[in-house]
Amino acid sequence: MSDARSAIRLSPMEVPKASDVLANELRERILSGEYPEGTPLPPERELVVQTRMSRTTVREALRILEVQGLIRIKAGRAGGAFVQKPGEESVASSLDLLIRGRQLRLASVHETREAIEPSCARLAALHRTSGDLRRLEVTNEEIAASADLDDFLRANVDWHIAVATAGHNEILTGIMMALSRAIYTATNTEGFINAEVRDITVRAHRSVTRAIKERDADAAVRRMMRHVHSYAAAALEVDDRTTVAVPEED
Amino acid sequence: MSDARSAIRLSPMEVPKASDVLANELRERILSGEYPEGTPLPPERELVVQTRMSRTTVREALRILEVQGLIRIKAGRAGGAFVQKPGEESVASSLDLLIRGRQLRLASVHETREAIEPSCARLAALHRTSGDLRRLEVTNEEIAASADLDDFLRANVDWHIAVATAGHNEILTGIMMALSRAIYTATNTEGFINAEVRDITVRAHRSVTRAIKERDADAAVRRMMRHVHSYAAAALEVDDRTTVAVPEED
DNA sequence: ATGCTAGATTGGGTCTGACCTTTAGACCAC
DNA sequence: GTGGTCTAAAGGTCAGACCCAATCTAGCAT
Repeated sequence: MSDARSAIRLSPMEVPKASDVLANELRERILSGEYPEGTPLPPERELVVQTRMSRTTVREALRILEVQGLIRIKAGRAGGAFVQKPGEESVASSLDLLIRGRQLRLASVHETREAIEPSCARLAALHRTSGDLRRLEVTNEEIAASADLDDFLRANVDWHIAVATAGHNEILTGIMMALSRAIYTATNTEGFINAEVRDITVRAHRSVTRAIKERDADAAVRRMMRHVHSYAAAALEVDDRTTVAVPEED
Repeated sequence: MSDARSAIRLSPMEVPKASDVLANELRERILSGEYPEGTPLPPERELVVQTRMSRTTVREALRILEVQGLIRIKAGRAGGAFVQKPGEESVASSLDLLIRGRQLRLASVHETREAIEPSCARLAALHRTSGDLRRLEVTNEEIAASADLDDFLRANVDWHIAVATAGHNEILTGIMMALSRAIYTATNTEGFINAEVRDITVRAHRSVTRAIKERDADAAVRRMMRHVHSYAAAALEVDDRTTVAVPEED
């Protein structure tokens, strides 16, 4: 009420939980690179005496780090918590949760993919090794040889991930893995894959692969863009036929 | 031993942990949309009697879901676990862990950004609302008015995130948030921001904003691409001066 | 020597039951 | 109204026990 009272202002304060404190401490140490990959953390009971926290608390902290992909926990003698650098999968799985949890429009996924894959192709053309190239060719053969829908989709995903991998950019690779997984599950039920689609796909992949082989970045971008775009258009069309159209707000 | 015995064959089996079982069950239910956002889960002690697991186990399961961003846990009376759809932040933080944990080259971050931002600009031009537009203009004014380096960087990040938001694609927005955060911390120490850089930035943002305003997707892409590319080049040049060059393998 | 099996050991996983802390709400006193 | 005080609900922490899994090792059989 009085002026003197309202002069003092405080922002809401956080009182961290004990397990969070421990988790944060360990996380910072791990991220700082202080412990190389594979370093074993002390056993839980040892952490208990060091931190003077209860085992429950210690275990919660470890669980947090495990879910974040910073440690891997093995049971049994010579088991324990081992430092682990987070990999692409953790990004992939969190994107997966976002997509599934928000029930995002398939269109968002395709939009993102159209944004990313051409760049992956570009980087692949620039940085690919001969091993990368062979992997591209092998996976594309698998697509051509695929028997049923599921084989086709899986091999298709593999090829696209191979492109991302060949670009040697972990971030883009992680994102692509997540998107592929989402598209895989989304496209699986729809029956829009027939022999013709498969042939078109294989041909498109071949032409992209050729550009990557010849280190022709611009062509790789162009061809990949066209391929992804037409795939997205086809998938969305099928989707429109199956689901009710939702009007966009503006 | 006998032939009859060897006829029965089993493959290696996985024995999941109890807490994972519970976590998976709850996760599937949440993701299926069965519980709308904000729905309270039963209290821990109630889950104990329902599942016949111990409270420890129940709590571990809840902790997992909390870290994955699927529930939010409040203490105190009327507290408990509330269903929450995972947001952009969870993607952002996992990307953050990837970047920091792997000590990724700044170049990867910039590559990714160059892949994504032009597309964000394109989508923004297509889908922006008038509110989005105002936010773009406001944040850009803040950049122009920024006093010190930190102000500048924060406002800069805000503008770029505003572009992503205007595209109305949650996936791209999440990724951009993570990248921005990484670039923010990376560029912070370097002293490469001066009045000239700031002016160039503001002008570039203005021209992108104009394209978005006029719903000119192609121009938005082009201008954003140029802007991001030159920013990346400048940042990398500064980075080269400060850090030792690491030879690329091929 | 070789090879295998039966402990012994180490370490995570689960359970129990208790107590502490935080928060919302109600009621009361000034 | 403002501020205490109490109570109930719920999560947070603790201590201790026991269970289960993985590994190592010593000893036995061939």
